[in-house]
Amino acid sequence: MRELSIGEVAREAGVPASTLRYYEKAGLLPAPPRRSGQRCYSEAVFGRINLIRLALEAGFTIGETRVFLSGFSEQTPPAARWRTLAARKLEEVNALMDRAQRMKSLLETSFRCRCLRLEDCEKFLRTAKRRQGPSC
Amino acid sequence: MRELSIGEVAREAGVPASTLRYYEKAGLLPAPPRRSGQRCYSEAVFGRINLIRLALEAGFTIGETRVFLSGFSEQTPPAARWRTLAARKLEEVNALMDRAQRMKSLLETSFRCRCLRLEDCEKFLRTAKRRQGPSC
DNA sequence: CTACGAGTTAAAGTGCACTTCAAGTCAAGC
DNA sequence: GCTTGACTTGAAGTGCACTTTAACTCGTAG
Repeated sequence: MRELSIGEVAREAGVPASTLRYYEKAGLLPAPPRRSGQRCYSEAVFGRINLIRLALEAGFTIGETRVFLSGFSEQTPPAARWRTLAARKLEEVNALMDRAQRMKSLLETSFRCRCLRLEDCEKFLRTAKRRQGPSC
Repeated sequence: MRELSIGEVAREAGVPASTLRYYEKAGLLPAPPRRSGQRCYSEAVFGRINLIRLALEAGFTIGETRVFLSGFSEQTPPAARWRTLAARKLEEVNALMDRAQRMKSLLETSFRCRCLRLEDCEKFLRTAKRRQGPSC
């Protein structure tokens, strides 16, 4: 299996080397073996990095992502913690999608609608908040 | 129309007074008239606050939200800027929803699936990234 | 008159996710 | 042997969205 320096991993993964070191200190990336002091990664690191990016981009914090990852890698003890977190996060993700959907409606409506007075669009907003379509 | 102190607005809107002052300095809330130095809001402020919260919760920055609001309140000059921003933001919101959807699948799958080795879930992930359902 | 609560300001502090910096180590090429 | 480039570390800096603090001003109640 190919051995990679931090610079190579950074280039191929599109993540700055400083970020990889940061993830390692934060406990998201396992510390790889060192060759004369320098990190020596295997290709398996890319899967881990994708997992981390996916979680972070979906709104997980660093700490949550750590638990998230440990939920996969350690079978026995933190599984309960992971499940709790996952359930909570699932709700948050749902809320996030709701908000994003409202924002999307708002943006799309704002292209279509003629109302230039804020007052009118507040009415729209109140409607949007009650989870209806546009009526602007 | 009712006149409200910052404390009353804060209580009713569920937003700290410090945040209202912050929004004012940031140009999101218009500076209300003062009565012996103190801010004297009309009820119209609640619509504005809802608009701001909606935008921020959907992932707009303060600066973007400022443009967003000006897109509604000023008819003529910043409309183009607003449209540009809205189009870009619409893409971002779509990306956000995609990511949230992937995360949601990931979370839901993690409840169902038996794979405790990270390797397997990386495979799932690669699948998820290519916008398919779970196969874990 | 004094005390009180609610407001005012500018400035400093907070938490997160990084990024940048300074000073040093190491292997390879000339 | 010396330089170069990529790496190492801990510590400090950055940007965002607030929050907290300190010192102050008001109007009202006792």
